[in-house]
Formats: sequence, C-alpha cells, structure tokens
Amino acid sequence: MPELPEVESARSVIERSALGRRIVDVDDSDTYECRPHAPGEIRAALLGRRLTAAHRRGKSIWCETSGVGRSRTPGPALGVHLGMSGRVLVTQRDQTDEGGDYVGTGRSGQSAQSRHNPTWDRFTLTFADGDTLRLFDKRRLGRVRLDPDIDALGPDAGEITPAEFRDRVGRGTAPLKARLLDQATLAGVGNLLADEVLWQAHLDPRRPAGELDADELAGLRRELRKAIRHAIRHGGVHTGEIIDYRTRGAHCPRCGTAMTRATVGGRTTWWCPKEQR
DNA sequence: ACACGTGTTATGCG
DNA sequence: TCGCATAACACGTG
Repeated sequence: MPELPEVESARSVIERSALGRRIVDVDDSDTYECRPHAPGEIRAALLGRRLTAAHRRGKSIWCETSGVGRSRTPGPALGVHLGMSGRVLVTQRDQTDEGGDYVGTGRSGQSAQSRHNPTWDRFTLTFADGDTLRLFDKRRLGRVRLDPDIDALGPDAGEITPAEFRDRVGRGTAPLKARLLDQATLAGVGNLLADEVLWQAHLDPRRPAGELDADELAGLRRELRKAIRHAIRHGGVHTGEIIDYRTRGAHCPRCGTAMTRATVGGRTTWWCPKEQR
C-alpha cells in the first residue's frame, strides 16, 4: 500500500512523536524484516542512543541517531522501508497509537484486533519513558536496516526538477510505466500512483520512455507533482481519481471507454485505450 | 481452494 | 557493463 504519500505520513509521525528519547530496548528478532543483519546487531547498535531526525526519499525513511551518553559521535542511521504492507506505529503509555491509520485503503480499514495483534509487530524500539515505535507489517516485505544506501535511489518524485525529470525519465526503450516505477531513476512512484499519473497525463503506459517529447515529459511531471500533493493531502494514493476504475468492467470516467488491463513493466496496469496515447 | 498483489531485489539474457 | 525482463520473496486477502 504505501507509496510516497503514505511514507511521508509515517516519517512525519516519527518526527512528531519519536525523537529525542533514549532507546532502552530494541526487538530486532525478526530476521527477515531485519535482513541482512543478524539478530541483536541492530539492538547493539542503537541501545542508549536517541533518534534525532527523520528523513525520507521516495519510499525510504531513515533516522539519524545520537551518540551514546555524552558522546558527540553520532550513531548509524536507522533505515525503515514499509514494503507493501508496513506501518509505523508510535504507541504512548496510554495505549493509543499514532500513525499507521492513513485513510485510503478505501475498503474496510483495519479492525481493532488487527491493529493490536502483536503477531505483525516486526520491529520495536522502546524508549526510556515507556513509549514504543513499532513497524507493524502483515506481509513482512518491509525492512529495517542500519545505514541504508539512500544514494542508490533517484531524486524524490515530489522534488525532481524539470530538467532532471526530462533527462532521467525520458530515455531508453523500456515502457514509460517501467521507467516511472524504477526507484533508481526516480524515487517514490508505485504501481497505483503510476497508473493515476499516466491517466491524468493521457499517456500510454506502454510507450517507450525515450520517445516522449519535451511537452509530454513536462506534462507528466506536472501531473505527478499534482497527484503526490493530492495524495498527501487526502490520505494516500487510493484517493486518486482513476484508482476505483482499475477493475474488470470499469469504464474511463472521462470518456466512457472500457478500461484495458495488461501487465506492463511487470505489474498489473489499467489504462484508457482511447485517451492515453 | 486458489489466484492475486499497492514493493524490492537477484538473476539471466542480449 | 548496461538495459531490460522475469522470477522470487512472504503471506494476507478476496
């Protein structure tokens, strides 16, 4: 579920409610979520430190950490990736969770029991005042790691300049949608956001990316920024206009043409075959 | 019961 | 080595 907008709200929760307090316990026993670290490795690296800042590029979050005790030497960065189903929850002593409840699964929302089921807590930091920061992740494709390689990612999709966008996205023979999904090209676009933006920009997801002209690339970037802002404001990529029409029997809400479904760039893709060229 | 999947990454091929 | 396609990963959901 999480794409750039949802990840930004998770980052914001950490910044607002998890910085500055001493870490007194770390549960890093989920070896899959914490790959490639051995159990206890992250724990040993973080005990006694504090989170001092929360950053994001695309779908990746990383937190700076303080020195231990009075040491000025900062600790390793704590990288958090939500994968397909991860949520960051900061639980206060009064048991209320902050974060993780972004609107926009659009469907059922989460039940009270799934919200508190510890089975899906894959990583937990406990602070000196008793609060906890947890990575709650049913599908277990999220990831926590020390010093993640952020430079392997392209520029953030919400901040990329027009020139960078033209040079990085508008090249190659891969389908346009595959280019948008490539996190090394541009960080933060997932499957749903890609379909939304391509529909808004009237572009065929199968077009070789290098064939787009300057106007088309400028329009695509404009729609991308618009869609990201809209999703952050309204609670996630599920609030996009075309998302509900990514289903069998649906018709384009602008022109009424039956929506087409195919695999493009390795992912299920829906588009309007009449308007998207 | 079974196919599907909103993310990343390893592998293989030309 | 590069660009691209595909499979694999884990496991809940419809």
